Amino acid sequence: MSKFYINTSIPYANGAPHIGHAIEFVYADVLARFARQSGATDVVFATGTDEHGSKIAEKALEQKITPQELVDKNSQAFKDLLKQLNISNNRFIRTTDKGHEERSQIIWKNISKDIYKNKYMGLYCVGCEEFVTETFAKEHNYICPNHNRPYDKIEEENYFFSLSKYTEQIKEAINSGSFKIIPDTKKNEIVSLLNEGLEDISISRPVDKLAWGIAVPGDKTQVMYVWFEALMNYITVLGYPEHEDFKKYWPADVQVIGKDIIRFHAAIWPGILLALGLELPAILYVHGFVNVDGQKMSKSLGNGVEPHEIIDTYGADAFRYYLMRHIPSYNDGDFTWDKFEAAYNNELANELGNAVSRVVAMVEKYQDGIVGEIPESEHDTFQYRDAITHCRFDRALDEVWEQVRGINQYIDTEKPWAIAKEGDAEHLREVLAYAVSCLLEIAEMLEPFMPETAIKIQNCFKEGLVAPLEHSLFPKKEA
RNA sequence: UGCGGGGUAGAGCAGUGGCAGCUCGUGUGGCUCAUAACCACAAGGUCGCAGGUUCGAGUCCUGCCCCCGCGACCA
Repeated sequence: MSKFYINTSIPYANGAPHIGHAIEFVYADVLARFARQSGATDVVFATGTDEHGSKIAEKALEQKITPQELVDKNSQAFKDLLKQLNISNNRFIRTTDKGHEERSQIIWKNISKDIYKNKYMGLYCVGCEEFVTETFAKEHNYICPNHNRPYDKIEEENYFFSLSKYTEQIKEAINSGSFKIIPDTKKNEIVSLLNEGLEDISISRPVDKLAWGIAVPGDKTQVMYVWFEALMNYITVLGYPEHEDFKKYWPADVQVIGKDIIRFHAAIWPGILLALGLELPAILYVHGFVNVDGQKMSKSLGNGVEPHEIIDTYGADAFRYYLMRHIPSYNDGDFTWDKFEAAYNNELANELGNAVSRVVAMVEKYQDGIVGEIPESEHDTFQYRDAITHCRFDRALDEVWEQVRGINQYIDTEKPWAIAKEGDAEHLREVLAYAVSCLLEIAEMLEPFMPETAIKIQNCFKEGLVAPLEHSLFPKKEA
């Protein structure tokens, strides 16, 4: 029937995955699962790792291994995380894949009309081995604050991409909504950047300064700037230019990225696509950062929380739930163990888990486990669906929880235990069957967010019979 | 300094002109099917500050204060 193509950004493989990577995977997974549930039959959900560049070269040197060994190790760690989180991606691209390297060289050639060679003049500190901006240097009187020595003026020859000429087209695509940036606050940031006009960008490095990259076609002295080539993964993974998947799936329906890389995805990447004569993605969803204990995650602060620590204790679904409901979908959020445990105990164990278990218990106790005919649920799910369409995952779950609470209220109002005492079996059956239908509807809405939980709930009430849970859905943990 | 975002109950947030709301936490009451869970009610806010527009302002305008991003050839 219909196709759906979604990407996450591809994490830079210079270290281990953290919560920030986890949330991005889950965002995309919710959208992919929701698309499948809504009737998309052909879904490509791609993620991967970005593996070239100076940071990786340096890190490898530090650890006395080759860059390839380093990225092999780190890329695997991201694959492991995807599995732990139950992410339903069906592609995983590495920028060191041969296919990607060859295809990005084809892309380079195909946009060569917009590529020119130019001298780059920069202020360089030998101590830092780094270029600094004019403004930064000026602030420090042209003396490196780290090494207390004057910056050298260094001239380097690079290739440049004529990004500036695409400013208007990109602006037009954003303003017309054909390239939609969610949320609006992020869209506004980009529009104001575009209003100032984009500058051409350097897209290569001399190979004698940095060898760990993809060769520029026809010039052995240069490799592609890592970002330039990494962005191309979104079409090389589909087999640009000749593969039928590319023709079928491009443009992307959604690209999911973090707020730190918005410029690359809302300015440079559209520029590349326009130069190639390709359509822009339909939606760019920009999520915020996950802080830990109110502070930016940082190794030096030692406040990092490893995703697997959470998953090992509480399961993937609980973690997915926390990320999707308690990290604001349009903003930065905070992970703390206190908040996570509160959400787990109150919302998952007490409200949802207990709702399932009290319904199961009553059907067993009063009706020998027989539910009978289950009515169609008639709740209006428009708000829920609308929220997901707009990437308001937090609100979508609020909607689901309205119904979870609704069940608990319904049970308290109807008092099935009292009906049982009165002996009105048919009325009792209707009340419990209705509660079951609500739970099944909740399970369906939960599927994109908590796939395992959804299945567990559905398995309880298959075929009009109750299949008792071996364990509680969310066993309560002592704090 | 330039651009952008934000400052609403103890905490986290919603609310773009019409009696200040939600969740958690707190207190009181109810229920007993259930994971000591669930349900109801209540307390708690001079909506950053100062002016202005308006019959009426978290909501619009002006000025100011504070916090956070971006303005990097670090991905």
